[in-house]
Amino acid sequence: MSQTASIKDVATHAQVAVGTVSNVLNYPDRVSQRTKERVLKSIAELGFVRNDAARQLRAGQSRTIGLIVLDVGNPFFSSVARAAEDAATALGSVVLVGDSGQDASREAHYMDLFQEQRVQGLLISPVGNVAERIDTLRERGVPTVLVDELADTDRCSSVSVDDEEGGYLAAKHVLDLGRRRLAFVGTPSIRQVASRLKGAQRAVAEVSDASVEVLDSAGQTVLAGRQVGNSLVERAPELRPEAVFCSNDLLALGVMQSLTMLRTVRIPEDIALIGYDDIDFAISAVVPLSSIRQPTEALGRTAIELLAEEQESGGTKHRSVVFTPELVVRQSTAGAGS
Amino acid sequence: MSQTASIKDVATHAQVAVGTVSNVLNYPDRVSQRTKERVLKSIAELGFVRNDAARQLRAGQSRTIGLIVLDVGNPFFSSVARAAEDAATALGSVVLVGDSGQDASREAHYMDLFQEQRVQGLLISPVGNVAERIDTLRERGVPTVLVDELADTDRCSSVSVDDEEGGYLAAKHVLDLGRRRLAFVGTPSIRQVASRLKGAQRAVAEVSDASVEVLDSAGQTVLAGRQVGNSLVERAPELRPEAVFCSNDLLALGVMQSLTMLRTVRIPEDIALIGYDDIDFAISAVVPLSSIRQPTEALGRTAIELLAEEQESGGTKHRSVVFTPELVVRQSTAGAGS
DNA sequence: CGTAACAAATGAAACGATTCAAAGACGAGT
DNA sequence: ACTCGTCTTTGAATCGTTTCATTTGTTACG
Repeated sequence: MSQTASIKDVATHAQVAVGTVSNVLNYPDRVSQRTKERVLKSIAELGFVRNDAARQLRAGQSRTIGLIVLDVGNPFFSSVARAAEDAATALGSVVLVGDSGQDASREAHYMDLFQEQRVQGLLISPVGNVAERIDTLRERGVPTVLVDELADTDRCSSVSVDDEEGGYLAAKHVLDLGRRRLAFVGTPSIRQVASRLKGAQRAVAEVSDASVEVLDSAGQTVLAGRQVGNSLVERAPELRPEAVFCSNDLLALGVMQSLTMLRTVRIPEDIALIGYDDIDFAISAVVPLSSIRQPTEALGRTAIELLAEEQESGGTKHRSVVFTPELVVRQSTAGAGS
Repeated sequence: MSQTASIKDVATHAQVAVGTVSNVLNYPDRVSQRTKERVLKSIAELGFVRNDAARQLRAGQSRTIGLIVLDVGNPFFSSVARAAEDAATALGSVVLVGDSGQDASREAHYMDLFQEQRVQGLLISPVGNVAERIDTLRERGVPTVLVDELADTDRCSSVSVDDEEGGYLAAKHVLDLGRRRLAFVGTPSIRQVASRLKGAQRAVAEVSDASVEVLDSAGQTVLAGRQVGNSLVERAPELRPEAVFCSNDLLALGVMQSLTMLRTVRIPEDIALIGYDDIDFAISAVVPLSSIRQPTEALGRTAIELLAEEQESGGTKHRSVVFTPELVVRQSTAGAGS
């Protein structure tokens, strides 16, 4: 069983020094044509493959970037992750994805792991209180970029979306349709959700006779949305809200399923429905779902860019980029009623 | 800016030899209580974190397992990946996930990368012809397990699901409901899809007056399903199939949306609909979708187990595990018509 | 012919952990 | 006092690469 050949084996086989083989791999211009060909031939014959561990050890740093997300199953995060991977690949780096599942201990586990791997930097959607941990990392030369969370700018960089503005846009839109009694569905204990609610309340406050009721859902899933939807259907028609704003699309789709299945409530005629995130599935729902689009692609790409800036500045300069969300109107909030 | 401390710094600080520090970390029993405490104190004070590259270099192998999937966005694969990660974590390993996106060159890229990382083993849902590549890896002591693909047992191990049986189950189910004119939706150029079709055709052949029409879809997505659905709606009612079997749930949901949106076709009364994979969304679709459940959790877990077996046997013994899929009946194929 | 200038190739040192043969410490038994 | 065995600790060697100060080779020019 032939084990993997080392650079030394290649050197012997090609009758050159190890440094020369290394140069062929890293600085081809420094090596003469003839020698290069001979070395490359030996590499092919022996099936030599670089040992990345040795390279990292010498370099003192890996070509790896750690990314910790709240839930890879959530299309929002998988989309951000994909964009970050692409941007990193262009820079010759690799992204390792860790899923904290909103659990602080899992989050800590991945931070330990990434630190042992000597990652170039860390992208993280924090769940626990990671401020101290990030300070430590920065002192050790590992820059961090917060993702989907606004950072204290003298601590680290961040990319996020203006959640309050998003909430405002959604509520304003249904208010503009003439709806007055709104309901907000979500779990405000999550920071992003709380901000969206705050924005919605601001929009409501601008209209004299409008109101918004908060329906705390048990999670952020389709199933949780269905439960809320069922509770709405059970209400007397006059007690139902005229518009429902859900803190994410999964919830909204759940609500939609409850409402449409029972056929007693029409969307958007009786209840206008709007979600958040604009996941791929929103456009192809039974009643195409209006939503607030977040620029996931830009989030992932910018996160990598900010990380590169941090590296260049030696972790001294920090910058926070806040994107503006965008209203996407579809059938679930179509004209009727204005 | 304090850089990361090495094991040597810890040794100096605790006034012991480097070997002793290493023993504290790896063989705590060999070290006396007093020394251990002193070393641990120094580790804490200096904030020492193991350098994994150095460890790997010495060990000659990483604690990493590579996993290459066709599409992480697909719930089937993300579920398998999650299960594999959990199983690997229990064994003290880490799973690196690469997304080939059904592209042979991306697949090759990840194989190169994982080889440089000296992964313990490789789990792969192959897209290109990787047989030779796998042979090379095996020779070099990197065992491979095929995922969702049956392997040649004297080459490597594999975990898969009996796709033909799944196709048979689905078709048999709708035939048992009394439906005779079936349609199969999918892209038979994909191996798994072709097998499912073959199974369906077998079931149809067992019933004298039954037939199955193949509708080649442009992809395996919700959108592709909608297109097929629209084409069905455009047909004269008497030319429509009585049952539609889609090669995955995304397609089925797309078809469902087309059919229900136009309200001219009722599910399941006019057309019974069944998908494949039983993704989380199937149960909460407008009309809850019947499907063929694949044991994703078991696939991921078993893949890791087989990899462990390969490692123990030094890559000599291979084993293929084939799971049996399971019919899940929901409203989209409910009783009517039998 | 001597030498300056440049290009190419060399090979030892370093990265940070683990391993392991050897040395040291200590008590028990004779 | 001496030997033996057990438990602890030591520190040099090792993994495979990159780096860089040197050496070697080649060409050009006075």
